[in-house]
Amino acid sequence: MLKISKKADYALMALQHIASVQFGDVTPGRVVNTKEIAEEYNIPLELLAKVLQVLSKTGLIESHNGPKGGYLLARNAREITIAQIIESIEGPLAITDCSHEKDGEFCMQREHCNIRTPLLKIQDSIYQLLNNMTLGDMMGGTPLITIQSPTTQGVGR
Amino acid sequence: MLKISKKADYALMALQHIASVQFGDVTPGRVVNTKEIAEEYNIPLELLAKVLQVLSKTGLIESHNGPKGGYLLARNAREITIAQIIESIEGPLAITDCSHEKDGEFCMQREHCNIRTPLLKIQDSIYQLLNNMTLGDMMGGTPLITIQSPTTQGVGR
DNA sequence: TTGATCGGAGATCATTATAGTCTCCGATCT
DNA sequence: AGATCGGAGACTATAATGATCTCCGATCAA
Repeated sequence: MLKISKKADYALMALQHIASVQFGDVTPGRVVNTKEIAEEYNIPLELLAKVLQVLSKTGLIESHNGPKGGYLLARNAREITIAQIIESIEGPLAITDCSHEKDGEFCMQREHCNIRTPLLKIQDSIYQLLNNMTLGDMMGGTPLITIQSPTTQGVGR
Repeated sequence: MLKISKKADYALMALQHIASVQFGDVTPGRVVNTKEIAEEYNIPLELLAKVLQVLSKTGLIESHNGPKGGYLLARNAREITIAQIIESIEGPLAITDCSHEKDGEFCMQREHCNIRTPLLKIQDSIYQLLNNMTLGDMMGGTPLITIQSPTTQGVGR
């Protein structure tokens, strides 16, 4: 149902956290390690580790080894788009299988397929949507995140 | 990876086919049976049958029993949106698990979740996208999707 | 009125994708 | 030297999906 994977969710949480630590926090510039994030958001440590490793390989964050090691954003939060984050984890955005067909693969419906073109256009629109929103947008600037005031109804709205 | 299920794909193909038969075809007004669609697009007959049954229950198409039976669009192709079709098959659009949380379910990250709000906005944008395109748009060679103006700030519109 | 043709519905199986775990390694700081 | 970090691979479990099978009731036409 057009769902984003948990891994991608975790990636978004982690990057948001790293970004918020790196700027406007108590100790700006500090590196963030996996354990800290995992505990803060109740994410399985080893799974989160995998996710961060991928983000590092993709070049969204920088890793630092050894004690006091951890991760840093590789570039400004406004230059990291949601599309980049999701695609780092899940691979190229593809709402349908035939989106990025390689030679050899073949869709049984391809011959008389009547929906390929419109679907590709939808996909492109979704991509633009995700690529126009940045990690920066997700954070402080706009009132995207409603800080939990004590009076706020429910747990996390 | 934000993928649409095969069932939803089949639903789109089938509806497009039914619509194209119902209008501007050789025999307008004719009902279309499952077998015809399955053969035309190489879709497993019984799976397609399931899909069409769901579409019928959802009210997107009308079914007619017996010999010479089959399906008809329940309303004009311009009044059937892609969102309606996909949601008929896959249930409510939810890019993340906590989108439509019922009481009892609970997300481990919910307490300190920092991405819920922006994700819900993205989801809403995608929904609007899918709900603004109709089956009618998918047919004619007409311009399918009005690309969102680049000036619209990522989230929200 | 009977039988072939259609959709309706349920259970079932296979396959794949996802989520999560375990173990070992190498780097680095103190 | 040793504790703390990330890097990497194999591995398991579970859920979602795709697909199949079987039986039923409705309906039309011969």
